[in-house]
Amino acid sequence: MSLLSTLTGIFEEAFEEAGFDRDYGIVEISQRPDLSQFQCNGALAAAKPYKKPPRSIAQDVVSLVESRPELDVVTVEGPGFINIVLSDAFLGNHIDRMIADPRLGVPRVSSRKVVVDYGGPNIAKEMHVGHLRPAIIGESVKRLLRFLGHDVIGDVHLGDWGLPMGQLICELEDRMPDLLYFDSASSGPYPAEPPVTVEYLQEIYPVASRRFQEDSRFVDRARCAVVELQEGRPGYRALWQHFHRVSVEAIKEVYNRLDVEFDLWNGESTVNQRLDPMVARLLAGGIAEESDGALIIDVAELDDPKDVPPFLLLKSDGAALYTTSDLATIEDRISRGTEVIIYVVDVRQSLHFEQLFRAARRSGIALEDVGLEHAGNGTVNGPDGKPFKTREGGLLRLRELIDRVEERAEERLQENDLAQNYSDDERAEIRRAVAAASLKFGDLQNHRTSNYVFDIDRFTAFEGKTGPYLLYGGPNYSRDRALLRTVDVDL
RNA sequence: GCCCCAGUAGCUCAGGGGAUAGAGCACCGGCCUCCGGAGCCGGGAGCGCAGGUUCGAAUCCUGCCUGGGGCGCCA
Repeated sequence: MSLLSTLTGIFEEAFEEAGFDRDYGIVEISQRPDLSQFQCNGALAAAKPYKKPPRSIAQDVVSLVESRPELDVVTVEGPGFINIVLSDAFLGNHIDRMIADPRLGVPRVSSRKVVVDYGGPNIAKEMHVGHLRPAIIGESVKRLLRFLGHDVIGDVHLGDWGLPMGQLICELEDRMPDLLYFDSASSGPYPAEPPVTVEYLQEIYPVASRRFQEDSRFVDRARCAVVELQEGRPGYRALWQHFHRVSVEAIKEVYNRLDVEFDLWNGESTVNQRLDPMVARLLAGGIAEESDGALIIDVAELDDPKDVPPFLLLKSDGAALYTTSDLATIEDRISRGTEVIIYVVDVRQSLHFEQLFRAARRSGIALEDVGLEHAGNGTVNGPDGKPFKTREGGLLRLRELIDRVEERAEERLQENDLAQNYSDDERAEIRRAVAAASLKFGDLQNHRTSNYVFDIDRFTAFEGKTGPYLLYGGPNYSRDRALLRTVDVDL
């Protein structure tokens, strides 16, 4: 039980006993630490509905609580503020209990089964700055919910399906036509070793998507390849497995540098088998309808203050979209007992999630007792205030960003003459930890939904409100440990 | 055109009905002959504009200005 909830309980009772609604008993941390530790402003709010002077209400409440052992001084001040100072005995007791509790007094809530979806990297594509905030925020949300006692699964949810996969297959076929994977007569077995590195995939990916823009024959081939992949053509499946494996390895490497871990490495491909039956059912149930050749779900509500465009379920060429897979993913997660799904995804996609959630409700895929939430995040911006771009105009690669922060962390360590007498391995780990702390603290310091300017010098500073300072001096973590070491005390 | 988010100190940001609007950085002035100073104490300076609601507005409402973002076959 926290101090605030204990105190609020006391004042709720008092308000009720004095003849007022108990909701006026909310106690908060004092805004005037020179006057008190806590305060309750309920008397001011109650004055109007009860047509009584606020000071008199406050006085009534105070007279009911002032003899409580938890409280030392309770006074009415100003227009009707109730100022509260705790008794030393109560405060000391409370602190003793916190210290004795490995959870520091944080209560465990009733557990719900939660999926946090906070990854979103694409196969064969380099991760970029856009993946930073979801990773940091999502990981934090996951750990917090877990600490509170929920049953939480972190799902990276890869972009590992759809047209880009067809593009890649065809591009590779043109480059390496002799590979067994492209022999339509073959059904394996195929080599265990991947025919390409992730670097090679990342190189040909943009080439393939450019060709897709320009060459209609390539478009047809890519579409055809996707269909065959979905239908399970052995060579393509084997090739896709390789793409998947080498990509996941590279992606994990980046997340590891940030201490971000996923329980599930699912993706769009995970729900591949659910797509057709789901669409058929939605069509049969009259939920989905045709519009301009495409399949949509009307998600507008009568009392909508704004236009909510329909949820596009299938393109006019009949192909599935990210929307299809997102909806099927909700179905899949719920079928596994998920009670809450939290998406930590760029806030710019909020309309998509609004539509998605409505479609899920309307179709009965998610009933009201399932929580669906888009915890949208803002963007990481460059010095110009716009989403971080490289000189070439592309988004800055995430590994490059982390590299830069680690380099800066190394400089900081040298500037401050720190960690000099460690082995190379330990030093590298210190550098990594300092860099990760810089990035995470710099990010989490900002509101989740607002954009922020990435300032490497500020984030890596060893003084001020920064990650490195938190590691060292904030709650004096490593410094305290060093001190205790010198006096030979075990932690 | 419609919708969403933001505009607070020189800078980056908190605070989202209550008392004197906070932090970090930067700037100025102090503090150590035991601890890791990556520190501590103090100082100046601010709520985009105009109305409204309220005993009380940075906070709620309306309008406007400025910036960013979004608006069915991309994710």
